[in-house]
Amino acid sequence: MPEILSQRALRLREGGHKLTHARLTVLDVLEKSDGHLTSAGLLEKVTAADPTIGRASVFRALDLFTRLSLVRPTYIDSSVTPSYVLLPDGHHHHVICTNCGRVIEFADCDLTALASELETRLGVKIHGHLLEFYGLCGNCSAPDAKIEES
Amino acid sequence: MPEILSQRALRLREGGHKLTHARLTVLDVLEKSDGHLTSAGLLEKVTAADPTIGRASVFRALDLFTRLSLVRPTYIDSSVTPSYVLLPDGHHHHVICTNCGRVIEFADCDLTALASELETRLGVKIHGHLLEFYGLCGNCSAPDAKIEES
DNA sequence: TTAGATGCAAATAGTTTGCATTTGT
DNA sequence: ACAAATGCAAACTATTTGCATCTAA
Repeated sequence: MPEILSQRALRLREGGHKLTHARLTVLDVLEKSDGHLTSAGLLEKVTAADPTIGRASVFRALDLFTRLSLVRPTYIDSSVTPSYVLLPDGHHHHVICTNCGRVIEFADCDLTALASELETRLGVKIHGHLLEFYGLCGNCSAPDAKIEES
Repeated sequence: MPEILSQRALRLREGGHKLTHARLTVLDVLEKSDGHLTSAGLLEKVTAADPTIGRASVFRALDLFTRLSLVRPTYIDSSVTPSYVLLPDGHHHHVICTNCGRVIEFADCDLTALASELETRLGVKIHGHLLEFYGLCGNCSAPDAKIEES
């Protein structure tokens, strides 16, 4: 239950959705996280923040947020359960080490040229993107690399 | 059960894994698909190809392929179940319509400059990437847009 | 020959739904 | 006031696991 409404909360309201306690709490937890929460982790944190919030409401919020593109389910490591990542300003990028699963974030990219070319060529309207690189992190590409985790 | 072993099948063998009938069938189905199969769709096609192959083996193959980076679970549309996409030559891109879920593929991208900059800056070794754009497809951004599917 | 892989079916997550009740606007 | 959202618990799916058997190398 954040005191100040975030941009995303306002987007919720603009979409004609109620700013309920449950939704604001879920959003708050997501915003306070590093942006990589599985549903299990999210449930745990939401319950910690307010044990009266039900599981179903968390999933319903996640579903709503996904439909509103506030959030996007993604795969980090080879797990079966999705991690929900915030789509803040349409930018979210990481390098994923295919050996140890470490996730390294980076903010900059320059896809605007490509995006506008695609808009013209494919007749679409683009409002966001996700870019992931796969490779080996510093540890794992080192000569004496062992199996590690972040 | 493909007659000729694909590059990926060879990668399996190189990893010290047996080229079993179940694995080759799963791989074959994936390679013959457009590269966007949910586990349910995959199960269906594998069963059609050979009803004696068990569900568990399909999941086990998917898990193995993911660990070997032959395949990567991703979210297409807001579904809870992942779609498995092949990671063929390190290139796989699509524009996903956030309204109707349509997936439009495109092959070209120029991320080599960014990739090598990241290699230097982050000390990683990059060997592949996934780029997804989100937006509205031609249908859905049309003035008279209805809810549609591909 | 034999470690690794399989198919089956049962067990276990993980997510969704129905419904009476509560809440935001 | 009242439509929309909630919490609960039961219903569903989807995935995983144990184990005896089979098979690729």
